[in-house]
Formats: sequence, C-alpha cells, structure tokens
Amino acid sequence: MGSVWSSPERPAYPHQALAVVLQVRARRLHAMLWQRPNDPFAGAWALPGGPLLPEETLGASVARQLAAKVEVAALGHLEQLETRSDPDRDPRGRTVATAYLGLIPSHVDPALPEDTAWHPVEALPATAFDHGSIVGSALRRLRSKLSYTNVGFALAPPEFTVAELREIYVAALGYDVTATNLQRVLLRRGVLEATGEQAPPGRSGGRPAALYRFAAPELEVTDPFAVFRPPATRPAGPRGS
Amino acid sequence: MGSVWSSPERPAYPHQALAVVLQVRARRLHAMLWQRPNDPFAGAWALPGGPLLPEETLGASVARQLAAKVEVAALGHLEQLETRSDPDRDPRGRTVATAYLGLIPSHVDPALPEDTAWHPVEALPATAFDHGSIVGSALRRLRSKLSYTNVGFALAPPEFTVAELREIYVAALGYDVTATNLQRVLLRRGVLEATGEQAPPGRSGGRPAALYRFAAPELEVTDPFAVFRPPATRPAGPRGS
DNA sequence: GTGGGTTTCCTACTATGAGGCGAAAACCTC
DNA sequence: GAGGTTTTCGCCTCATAGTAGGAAACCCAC
Repeated sequence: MGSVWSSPERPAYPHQALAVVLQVRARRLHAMLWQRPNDPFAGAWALPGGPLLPEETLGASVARQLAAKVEVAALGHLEQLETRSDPDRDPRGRTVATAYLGLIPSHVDPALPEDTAWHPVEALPATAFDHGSIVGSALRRLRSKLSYTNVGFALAPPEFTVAELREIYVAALGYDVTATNLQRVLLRRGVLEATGEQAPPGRSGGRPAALYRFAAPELEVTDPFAVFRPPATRPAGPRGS
Repeated sequence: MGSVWSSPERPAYPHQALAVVLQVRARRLHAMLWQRPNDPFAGAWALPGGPLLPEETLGASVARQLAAKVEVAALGHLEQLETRSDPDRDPRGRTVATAYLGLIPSHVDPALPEDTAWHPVEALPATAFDHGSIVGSALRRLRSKLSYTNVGFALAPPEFTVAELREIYVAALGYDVTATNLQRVLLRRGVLEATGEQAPPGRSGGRPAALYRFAAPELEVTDPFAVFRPPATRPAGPRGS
C-alpha cells in the first residue's frame, strides 16, 4: 500500500480518532477526559483517542480506542462530529484528527482507568491541544439534536419517570425545562411511550410516577423543522376542504 | 516533520479535500463534477478536490482546489461536511477524504474547465468512488439548513424578488413552497429585508416586484428549534405577567 | 391615446397546530 | 389528616399556512 499513492505529490499524515464522551452524572453533564503524563501538555486533560490503523474506518477506530477506556456496550450513541486539520494543532508535528460524539446513558457507571475521569462540561480543567474547543462543538451538536431528534435515549436509562428524564434534559441542555412540557412534546411526537408500569414508590413519598421509555432505540429525526414543508408531509392543513 | 511522529505506530494516510459545490441553475439544483479521464473510474464523474498539502488546513485546501475550477470569489458559503475513511474507498490504496459543502449564488455563471460540468442533483451521472453518497449528504445538509439558517444568501443574488427567491428555494429543497409563506416567514425572522427598490418591469408584463436582500451576509442560525427553549431566549411567553 | 384585459404582486383575514404556563386533581408516605 | 410529589387538564400565545381581495403595471385592441 502506498508506493505510488504516497508519493511526494500525495503527502500523508498521521490521523487520529478522538471521542467526546458525554454523560449526565449527578444532574450535571460530564465529559470523559484523561490526564496526559508527558509533554506536550503534560498534566493537561485530553480527549480519549488514538491513531487510525491501516485497516479500520474512523468509526471503528474510535470504538476501538474507547474500548480501552470503557465498555463499548455502554455507549448509547456514536456519531462523527468534525475533523480538525490545523497544521499546528500538535506541536510535535502535523496530525489530522476526526472527532466523534459519544453518549453514555446515565444509569451506567463504567469503570475508568486511573488516568481518566469525568469533568463537568461547564468547568473543564486545562485541556490539551484543541480538545477544549472540540468539546464545545460536541456540546452544541448534542444540544441541537436533543431538540429535534430522539438522542435522549442515549443519555437516559431504558425506563424512567418524566421527572428523571427532565433532570437529564436540564443537565444536558444547560437550562431549565418544565416536566409538563417535556412530557407533552415528546409524547406528541411519538418519541416517548408509557410502559404501563409504575416506578417503585420509594424515594420521596409522593404519587408514584409512571414509567416511560423511548419508542425507538435508534436515532431518528423527529420532525426537523416545520418550516417550508410541503402540505403532504406536514398535516398542518388549515383549511379542511 | 514526522520522524518520530510517523513511526510504524503512527501510520499516515494521504488526505484529500473534496467539495460538493451546488448552484441553482435554470430552476434546478446542480452539482459541479468533473469527468475522470483515467482509471480508476475512467469516464465517471467525481467531486473536485485534491491532496491536502503539508502547510494548509483542510479549509484552505478546498479553497485552493476549487480555485482551479472556479473563481473562489464566486463561492457564497463553504462549510465542512464529513470525513470518509473506508479503507477501500479508493482501489489504488487507502485515503481519507474530508468533504466540504460549497454554495454558489444563482446569478453568477463561472467559467469551468473542459472536463467539468454542472449536473442536476436528481439525475447524477455515474459517480466515482463514494462521491455519489457524499453528494447525498451535502443535499441533506443544505436542505436542513435552508429551514433554520439564512444559508439562502449563498444561493441567491445580492438582490432579488420574492418570486425569484421562491424559485431558488423550490429548486434547492426539491418541493414546492408558496411565495407568500416564504416571504412572510423570512421577513418575520429578520432574515430578509426590503431594499426599497423595484425590479425592472421587463419580463412578463405584470406589476413590478419589490427587491429584497438578505439582512446578514454571514451564516446565522435563525431560531434552530423552538423546543425546550427557556422563556428568556424565546420571547414566546404566553402569560403576560 | 384611451380603455379593457391580463399578469403579477402585496396585504389582510382566518384557521390550525404547537409550545409555555399555571392550577387543580390524584396519590403516597408519615 | 397534613404534606409533598406527580400527573393531568385547560388556557394563552405564537408561528405557520391557506385564501381572497385589491393594487399596480404591462399589453393589445379600438
């Protein structure tokens, strides 16, 4: 591989796959980072990731790198985010990095290596390379998608009460939402469905909450934008006739 | 560069920057493709692009490659789309490609090289590599963004009538929209503003149309999703108190 | 040149759906 | 029964969409 292909006219670059893994923990959105022991950026916190190997796709590469940190089965969702190519992004030499967004449901607490820890996204420690701004991109992506897709399933446990789901959305979005509206909107869209069961009354002595689940365990675009839609697709026909 | 960095543990790959350049021409959305003279995929049509050079970012690389095809000044918008990394995407050897989405306003007709031509997106010829599906990704991206941003400015001339803008939106979206709604929605959002001038009466003997322009010549997210928004951001407070 | 017809555009009215908010009802624990 | 929590319901407002009427300019016939 690469005799003709990696000629001087075809310069090649080390490529790494990075992952911004997010999870709601204790009512706050956290990102998974590991602390670099060596220069450059010794002591700073970096995104998990590593080199793209010759036979794997970027998606497979991220999954493989993440497997070294957490059980991949814990991942509820993984999607490509963006590719960074600034020649100076790594002081040791040029690299290209493709970042992914990974989400972990709130009910799992995967074991992490010694050097790896969760950090609240609104109070990140000093970050290495351009990883801080990559986390920012991931946040914007997640927050947008929470509104027009069902990504929530990747942050929530398989079954939950509306109050629990609200906590997850509040933490992920960074601002307050009412449980009433959240429930009604997600139900009307068909994103959420009642299981028929009730939550164990336990915690705080109130009316037992009903349990819900996400209708589809895969990413779906709910109804991206109700704008400029043809009447056939959008049943919002004003006139009956 | 790259002695330690491109060790066997740090495999390197040729990286190319591709561009899906779209323009509305004769009421239809077209993509700019060039016909490959040699194998692989001789005769098939491919996206413009080329190798990432050692000192440039991917964004600069796309702009440079496109400069060989069209005047870069013609580009109304350019944004990163996605990165393809399938090891088999190029039969000659592994490459990684980052695709960009470029938009050209409908009023310019840049000169193209001999091997390059515009093709309607709904009837693409045989495409090389994975370029066909990349065009599909670009289409989805454009169509989404037309609804919740002001990208339209990158497809429209600096001044236009509502009827002209409607033609552009219909072509780009692929379905019919009414001029009345388009005008009302874009005006309310503040995306569009009247110039105060009138279009030359010319074409077909009717009342001369008013001219409009996009308020901001840069990409802005209009109001992505009116969902789960805090009342402060979204002035849609029902209760007056 | 004037008047009618035509074409196009603009504006107003109306209908429907969707989200935000508040309060009452239902229910459990203590 | 008191207190707390969850659920459900109704009202309000806003945004989008359809339709119709009127206004403005062009073309053609007389």
